[in-house]
Amino acid sequence: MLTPQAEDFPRWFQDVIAKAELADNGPVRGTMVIRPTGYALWERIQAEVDTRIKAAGAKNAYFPLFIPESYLQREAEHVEGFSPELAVVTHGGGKQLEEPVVVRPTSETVINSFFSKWVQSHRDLPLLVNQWANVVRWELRPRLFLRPTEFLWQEGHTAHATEDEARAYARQILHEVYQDFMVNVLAIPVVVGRKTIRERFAGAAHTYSLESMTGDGKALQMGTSHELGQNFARAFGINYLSAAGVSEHAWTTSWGSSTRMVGGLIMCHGDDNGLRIPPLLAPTQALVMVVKDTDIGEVSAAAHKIYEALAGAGVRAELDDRVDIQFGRRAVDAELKGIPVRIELGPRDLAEGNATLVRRIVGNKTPISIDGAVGAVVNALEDGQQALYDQALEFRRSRTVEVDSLTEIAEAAAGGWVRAPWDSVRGAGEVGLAGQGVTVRCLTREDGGVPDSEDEQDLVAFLARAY
RNA sequence: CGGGAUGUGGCGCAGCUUGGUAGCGCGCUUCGUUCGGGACGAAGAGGUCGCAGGUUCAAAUCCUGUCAUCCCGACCA
Repeated sequence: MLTPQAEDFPRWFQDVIAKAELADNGPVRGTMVIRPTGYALWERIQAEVDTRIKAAGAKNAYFPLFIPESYLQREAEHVEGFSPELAVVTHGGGKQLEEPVVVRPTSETVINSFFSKWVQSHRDLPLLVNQWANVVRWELRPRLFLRPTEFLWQEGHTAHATEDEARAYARQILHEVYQDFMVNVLAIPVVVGRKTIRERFAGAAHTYSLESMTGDGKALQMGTSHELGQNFARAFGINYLSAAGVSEHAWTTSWGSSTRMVGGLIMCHGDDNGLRIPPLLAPTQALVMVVKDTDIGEVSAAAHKIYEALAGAGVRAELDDRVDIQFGRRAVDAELKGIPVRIELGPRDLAEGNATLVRRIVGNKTPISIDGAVGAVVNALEDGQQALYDQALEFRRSRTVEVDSLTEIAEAAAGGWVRAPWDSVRGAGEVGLAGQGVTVRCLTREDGGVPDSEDEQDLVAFLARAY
């Protein structure tokens, strides 16, 4: 039942989540409750992403949850894109509001309206802001973690003096924040590319995205970065006086990544025994387990020493000395939660000066010396990180096919991804395929580079069914 | 909104066709035996069967209405 086959994948996905106590459906359709185990994952994601955002120079800030409805309407494409999925508040304090407010589906409109006050001079630019917040999109069909009604994310918003600067920054975030985090920490291979005009963000001039493959061969957008051109600057009046004394519209960007990444992680790395968390992300990297103990507690004492040595070496370690709980139960629990490495210690091991190293990711058990425990754990963590990435990459390769002609694409995309010449699908082909549930996920150059426009020659289109 | 299904102890379900006053597994409590991969035995706690009407001596079961949830599709990070 837990096998991730295409036809029963959503069931498998939810079973794993339920068993690992990550989340439940909430009291409102499509919302979610994230239990502590799952939230710890999100906190680690936040920490890693936040570090990279700050390295890119953006600073954190916070803006209001409620947005006056009229703000949304200032950017024509933006309203059109979002109005079907807005949650609108019409009453407050027992009275009907003069103007309804919407619960933010994204914050371009509020943040850019503040930007218009904060930006006066070219010396105020670039303005680089990020916010960690919840947003609400009243989707017709919610999916746990992948498309819930309410989700947590970071959204970055920036204003620049020139288009070149805005483009460079949107791409810097794309590669140095998102791609770097997803590949090197989440161990998820992503295709980084450009959205087609049909698929781009409502109100954007250029949208870039990172796409991962899920265990059933579908595509999942893991993050996006947009160049908003001068669309929002014009709509919200973000103007500055240039060095030459001329009033100019700023060029803005926005970019986001969300709790969807938790879902992407589960669907990329999960196996029949539950989750497999990449070591660099794992809230608990190594669990030291006391299998059983003697009357004088020598096993617990030895386990505690190992735990301290691990912690001292910078490993995120935890000690489980609850010998009153069945060993099997604790072991299975650790597996479901995807803890990358366990060190099991009992009287038998201790008598031989040994411990048992259990690798969750590659799935084996080996005896190690207690003295060498730290080194063995560190190696196992490194190996596990690499193994997860390699497995995911190999899986994606095995489920991606090259197709030249439009007519074969829909069938080829049934079980995975399709790489096809953009020229063969653009126009009517893209529309027709979308009608069959297959969309162009993104466009890349032949060498994998991110195109500046969809009119470049010889672009490659990645097509798939998507969540 | 279209198609399909389901609402019964905390969780997962059976019972409904053929009405007779609710049962199983997991979990929970207590005791004992276990304990190196989700143990076993015994004894317990826990449900006005989604809601509202109706039929009947009698409704989880039949009828009508209603609400909710889930799955597939349209919309989407």
